[in-house]
Amino acid sequence: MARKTGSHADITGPRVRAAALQLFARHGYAAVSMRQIAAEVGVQAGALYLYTPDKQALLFDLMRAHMREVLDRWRDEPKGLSPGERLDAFTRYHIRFSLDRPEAVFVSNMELRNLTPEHFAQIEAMRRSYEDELEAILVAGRADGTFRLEDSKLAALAIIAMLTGVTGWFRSGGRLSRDRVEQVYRGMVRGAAGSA
Amino acid sequence: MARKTGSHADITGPRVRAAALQLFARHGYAAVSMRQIAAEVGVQAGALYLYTPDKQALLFDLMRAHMREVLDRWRDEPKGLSPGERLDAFTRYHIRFSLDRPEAVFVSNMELRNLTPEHFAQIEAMRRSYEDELEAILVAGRADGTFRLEDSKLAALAIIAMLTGVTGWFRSGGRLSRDRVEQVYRGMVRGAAGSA
DNA sequence: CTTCAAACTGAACGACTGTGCAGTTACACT
DNA sequence: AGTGTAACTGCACAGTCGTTCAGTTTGAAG
Repeated sequence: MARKTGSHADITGPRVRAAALQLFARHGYAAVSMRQIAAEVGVQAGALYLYTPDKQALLFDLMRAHMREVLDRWRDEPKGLSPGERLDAFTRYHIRFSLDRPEAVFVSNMELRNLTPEHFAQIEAMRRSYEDELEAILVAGRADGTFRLEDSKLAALAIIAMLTGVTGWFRSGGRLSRDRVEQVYRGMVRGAAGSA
Repeated sequence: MARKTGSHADITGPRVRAAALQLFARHGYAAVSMRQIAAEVGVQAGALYLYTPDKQALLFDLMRAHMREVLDRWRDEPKGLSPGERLDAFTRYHIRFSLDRPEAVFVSNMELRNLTPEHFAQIEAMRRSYEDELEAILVAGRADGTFRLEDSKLAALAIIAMLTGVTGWFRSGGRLSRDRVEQVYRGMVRGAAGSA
């Protein structure tokens, strides 16, 4: 049961990553066995090692891919010119991105402690550089008087924590639409930044 | 090696809970074995079962005790009369409480998915009642014009997420003192609530 | 000194863990 | 039809898991 049409389309590799992501998100990295992942893909456990050197690499690849996408897509985002507009764009971007990939966000936030020290350092660096993106907006806005805040590093961390929390309770089809959630958070983030 | 002075002071039970809390916080519930906990206490694995029926109950007891303390101590807290003062009190309380018990906060936030459905429902109910405490403040403040916010339920969740994030980065002896952190967050929380 | 129960050990249980590997299957290409 | 090779199975290994329990140690009470 190998090889699909058109040369050798790698279809199982992505399926392994998708299954691992879903299971890690639902039960946690440590609580998921390679055999469970394999069963989800419809394959025996040994076959997973054609696509990953080990379980740890599976987690790391998932998290690295997610963080890369977070950073890359933010760079591609059209940005407003004023700090206020840029903050709004950040809010909207973070919420949309998080709601589009709830499992990846969840895993990336929860499984940091299950990375080896080397892997942790790499993910942590990407995470920090994302925080720096927001902090730069806050610093610019404080400089030109748009924001009134006491500590821009703290504010960046607080705002990201607030935004990431959305994935914890949002249910599509629930009381609030995505647009409404974005709108409400835009107001709260502006408020937290001391924007007029 | 049993029995200390003064009748039969139960000293090992608390030590088991303390060790479990620390290890669960550091490595995660699923990644910690009963043998590791036992080693930390200085006892063989089997002896743990004198103090807990099983591993799951150990986690649940830890989380229930934490949530009970969160709720009880908040009820004992002297509260201001105005919604603004009450919001400030909540901010200060949540940060102080979290920084005093970082491991318990961490475990209570991270290990929800490792609870059995019955245990999860109980913890979730306590968590919701804590959120309701904050929401009541926000509703009152919106009614009397102190706060300007679009959705008080969302605001409660957002503010709690923001405050709980503190435990993720705060290091005592770091750049900021506790008092300073409380002060900065007071301003951001007020801002997020749309307070003048 | 004897009695008794609580505290604890040490070994065992069946099940499960991540990982390796010899052998099998199935398809693309000649 | 034959060949090569990527994909995959099925079993094995050496550990570890949570949990149980018969037996030992302990220290206080009588």
